[in-house]
Amino acid sequence: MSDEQLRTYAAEGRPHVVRLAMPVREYRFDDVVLGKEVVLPAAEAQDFVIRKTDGMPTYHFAVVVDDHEMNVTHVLRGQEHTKNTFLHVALQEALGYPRPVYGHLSVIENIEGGKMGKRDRDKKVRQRTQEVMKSTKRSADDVAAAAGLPGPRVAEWLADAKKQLDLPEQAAVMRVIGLQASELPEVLVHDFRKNGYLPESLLNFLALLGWSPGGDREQMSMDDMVELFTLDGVGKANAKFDRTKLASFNTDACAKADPARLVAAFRDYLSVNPDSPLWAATDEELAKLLAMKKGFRLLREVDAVSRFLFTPDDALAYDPSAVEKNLKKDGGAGAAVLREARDGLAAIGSWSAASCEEAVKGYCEQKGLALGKVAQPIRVAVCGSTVSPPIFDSLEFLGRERTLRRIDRALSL
RNA sequence: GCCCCCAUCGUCUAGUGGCCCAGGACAAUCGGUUCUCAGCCGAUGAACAGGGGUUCGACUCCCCUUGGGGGUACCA
Repeated sequence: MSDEQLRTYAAEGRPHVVRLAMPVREYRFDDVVLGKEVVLPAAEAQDFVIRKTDGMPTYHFAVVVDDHEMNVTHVLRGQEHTKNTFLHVALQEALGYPRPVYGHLSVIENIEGGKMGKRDRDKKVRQRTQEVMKSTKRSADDVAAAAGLPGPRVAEWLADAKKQLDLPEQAAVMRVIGLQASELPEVLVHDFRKNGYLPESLLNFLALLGWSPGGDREQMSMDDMVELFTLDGVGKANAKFDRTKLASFNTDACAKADPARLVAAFRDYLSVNPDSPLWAATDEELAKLLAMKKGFRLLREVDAVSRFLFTPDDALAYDPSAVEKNLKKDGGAGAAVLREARDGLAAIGSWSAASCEEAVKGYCEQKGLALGKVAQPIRVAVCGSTVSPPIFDSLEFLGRERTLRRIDRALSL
């Protein structure tokens, strides 16, 4: 383009970009992760945009300037950036900047070996929808109608794995098929937080994807990792994100954490789960719940299994199948046991887990019953389900009055 | 299509020529413990992608094949 042409275009105010005139030659840099030099042949060196038509700098221009301004010495980033690094190197040379150390990390994939992302959540919703449709013999139109969505939209989504629902649509479908948000695969850090993972377990687990301190070492604190980290411990192969192993890390971390740390973590969990009735709990109560349910994997489990303690007695929901199996079956055998056990509990002098246990075990012995035969009816009466923290701890927490009120209510079902 | 990278149990990995008929962790299977769910304890099975070299000796070095991933933007 001639100078004259340039002046004319500028005078006309033509929209334009700014490119770096990249010197045509071979570029190379050392990659500390690959442990070798990466080369861009001269034939592939091309001018590239550094300022967009709208006047904004491109990412390439911005990172190079920003990293330099921030005195960044090491750039460790995903391998999708490997080619970009040549552009950044050229820019640094043009600007007279020193070159930082570069390393390109492998990618973390989902457990199926695909790209980990929000699509994974959509996929789970689709899978579950198809299962539910099959088992309840419902059509795509039925689901769409129940969710208040256009039939063709849902049908299209079900048929084409490339299509995704937007968030409100997803929520509507999940409501219809009874899928909880907590059942979706976590992707964002927020998802993990909301499901009750400790940040330290997530960090520890993540650090081990693509890096190893060597030997058999796995459990590490942040300080340990800072001390142990070396560039040559970084691997070159992609890693798959295995949530089961993460959950195991979390179980261990929670088991080892001191009570104050756990209470703080639980508070943080509750701060992103405002619908939980445990909001009303004091720190002392939270500490008790955590201790009762020790061995838990996620804080969400402690929440879920403790909610009955924070529900008004007359609002407690009873699981029909639990009631049937533990109270009504065999002509109300469970209910009969419950009635007698209730009298034993009512007669306790000083209410505590220990005294409740003594009373119930005494009754078992007297009747020649296994503890389970008595504990389960009590559990169902007091918790509404067959799953709860240890029953005597639960009774202590609930107190005599509420315990007896719930038993009476269950007996009247 | 073209360019680049990678390759040990199902998964994360240890292993840098003999210490390895390959170690740990999660998961799995089986058994034990317990008032439920968890958890915990014990045991078991499970891999060097395939083929060529190099070497006295290859999981470790080289080549090919296969498989996987990434890139090919006025997105970051």
